[in-house]
Amino acid sequence: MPAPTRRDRLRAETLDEIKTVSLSQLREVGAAQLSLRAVAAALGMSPAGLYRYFDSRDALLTALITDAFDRLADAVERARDADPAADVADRLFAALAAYRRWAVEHPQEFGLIYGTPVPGYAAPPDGPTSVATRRVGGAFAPLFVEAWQQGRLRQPDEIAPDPALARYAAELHPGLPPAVAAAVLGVWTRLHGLVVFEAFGHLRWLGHDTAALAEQQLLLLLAEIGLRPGSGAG
Amino acid sequence: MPAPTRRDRLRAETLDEIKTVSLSQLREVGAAQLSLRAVAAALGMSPAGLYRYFDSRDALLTALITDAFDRLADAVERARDADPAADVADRLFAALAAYRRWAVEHPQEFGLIYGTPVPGYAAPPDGPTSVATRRVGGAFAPLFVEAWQQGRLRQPDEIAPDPALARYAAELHPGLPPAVAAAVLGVWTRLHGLVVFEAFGHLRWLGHDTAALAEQQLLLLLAEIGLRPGSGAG
DNA sequence: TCGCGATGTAAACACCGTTCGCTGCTTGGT
DNA sequence: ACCAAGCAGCGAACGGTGTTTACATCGCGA
Repeated sequence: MPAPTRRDRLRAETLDEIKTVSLSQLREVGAAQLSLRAVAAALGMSPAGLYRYFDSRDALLTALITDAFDRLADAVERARDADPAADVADRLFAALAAYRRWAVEHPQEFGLIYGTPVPGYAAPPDGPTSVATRRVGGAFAPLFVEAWQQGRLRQPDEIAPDPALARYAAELHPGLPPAVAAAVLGVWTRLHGLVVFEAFGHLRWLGHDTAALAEQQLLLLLAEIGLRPGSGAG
Repeated sequence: MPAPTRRDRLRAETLDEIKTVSLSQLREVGAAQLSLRAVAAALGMSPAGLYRYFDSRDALLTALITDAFDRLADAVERARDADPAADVADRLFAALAAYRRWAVEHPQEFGLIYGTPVPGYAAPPDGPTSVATRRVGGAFAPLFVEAWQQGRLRQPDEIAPDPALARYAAELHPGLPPAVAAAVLGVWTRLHGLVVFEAFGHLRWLGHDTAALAEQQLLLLLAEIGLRPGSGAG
C-alpha cells in the first residue's frame, strides 16, 4: 500500500467537499431538485468537472444514499449501545426511538433512502444500498436474539414455515426460531410504517405534535412481543 | 345546471385523455421522469397546449395523485364489501390484503401518493390529497368500530390519553374509546410499513416471493387486536 | 526533464418546463 | 344569420437541466 500522494489527498478532499455540498443542497431542496450545476457553482467548479468524481447525477445520489444509510445505522447503534447494561427492553426502545428520531429530523435523507424508487432500477443484491439496508436491520436483530435467549420474547402461537424466513433466522443466529426472525421483521416494518407516515407528513391531519402519539405506538409495538421498557425487567 | 355544450364535452374528453396518457407514462418511467413534452407528443399536441388544461406539471401530478388515492380507496372498499355477510375479521383481512395488493401491483402510483414528498410542499389540510388520505383510512375504520361493538377487539391494557387521538376517535364514531382509534391508526401504519417495504423493493434481499411472508404478517397484525380470519368467528 | 495521466474548463447538445403572441374555431347574443 | 368574445391549440423562444467533447493545465513517476 503506497503512501497517499498529494494528488490523492486533494482528490479525497474534493470528493468529500462535493458530497458535503450536495448533502446540504439535498436538505434544502430535496433529492428531486438537486442540481449538479448548482453544486458545481457552490464549489466554484464547472459542471463538467464533477464528472471526474461521479459518472452521473445518479452516481452522486447513490453515494449520498449509502452515506445516509450509514448515518441512520450509526444513530440506531449509538442509541442501542448508549447504556449496554440496561435492560434489553429499554435498549430496544431506545433503538426504535432513534430510528424514528433520525427520520423525523432528516426527512429529506430518509426520503432519499426509503422513498419512491426509480422504476427501472433494481438495487443489486450485493450493491452498497442492499448492504446498508441489512445493516440497519442488523442493528435491531441482536436485541431480539438477546431477549429470546432470556426467554422474554412472546411468540405467536403458530407461524407458517417460510423458506425465506428460515434463511433469515439462520443468518441472524444459529438455531434461532423463524418466529423470532418474523418478530424482527415485524417490528422493523411496523416501526417503518409509523415513521414513514410521520416523517412524510401523512399524519399531519391528526395534529401538529405527533411525537407523543409516536412514542405511544412504539410502546404498543414492544408490548406485542412481550417487552415493556422502563420497568426494570418487564 | 346548463346542458354540457359540445366544447365542454370535448374539453372533458381531452382532459381525460391527458390523464390517461400521463398515467401510462407514469407507470412506465415513474413520476420523476414524467415529461410534459412526451405526454403532449403522445397526444399529438404541442407542449404548450397542455397548459390549457393544467397550470403546471405539478398540477397534473396532483390530479394523478388524487386519482390514484381514489383508486386505492376503491380497491380497499370493494374488497371490504365483497361479502358483506362475512365475519368482520375476514372482511378486515380482505381490506388489508387489498391495500397491499394494490400497492404491489401499482408501485409507481403507490410511490406517487406515499413516496418522497416535495420538501417545501405541505398539503393543505382541506386539499384534495388530505381528503383522499383520510378516505383511505376511513375505509378501514368502520370494521374496527364493528368489531369493537361486537366486543371482539382486544385492547391494550393502558393507553395514555392524547388529545389528537381523542379527537380522531370522536370523529370516527360517537363514544368510541381512544384505544380503538389507536388500533385503527396502529394497524394502518403497520400495514403501511410492510407494504412500503415490499412495494419499493426493500425486502427483495429476503427472496423473490414475499407474498406469503406478507400474508403471514397481515395475519399476525390482526391476531394482535384479537381477530382471527377464516375461523367462522375467531 | 520528459511524458503521461489526472484535473479542470469552455462550448456545445439535447432535453426539460414554461411563457408569449398569434391563428382559428366554437359559442352565445343580437 | 351574423358578429364579437372567448377558448383551444400552435410555433417560437427563454432559461434551466444533465451530459459529452475537445482542449488546456498541472502533478507525478520514470
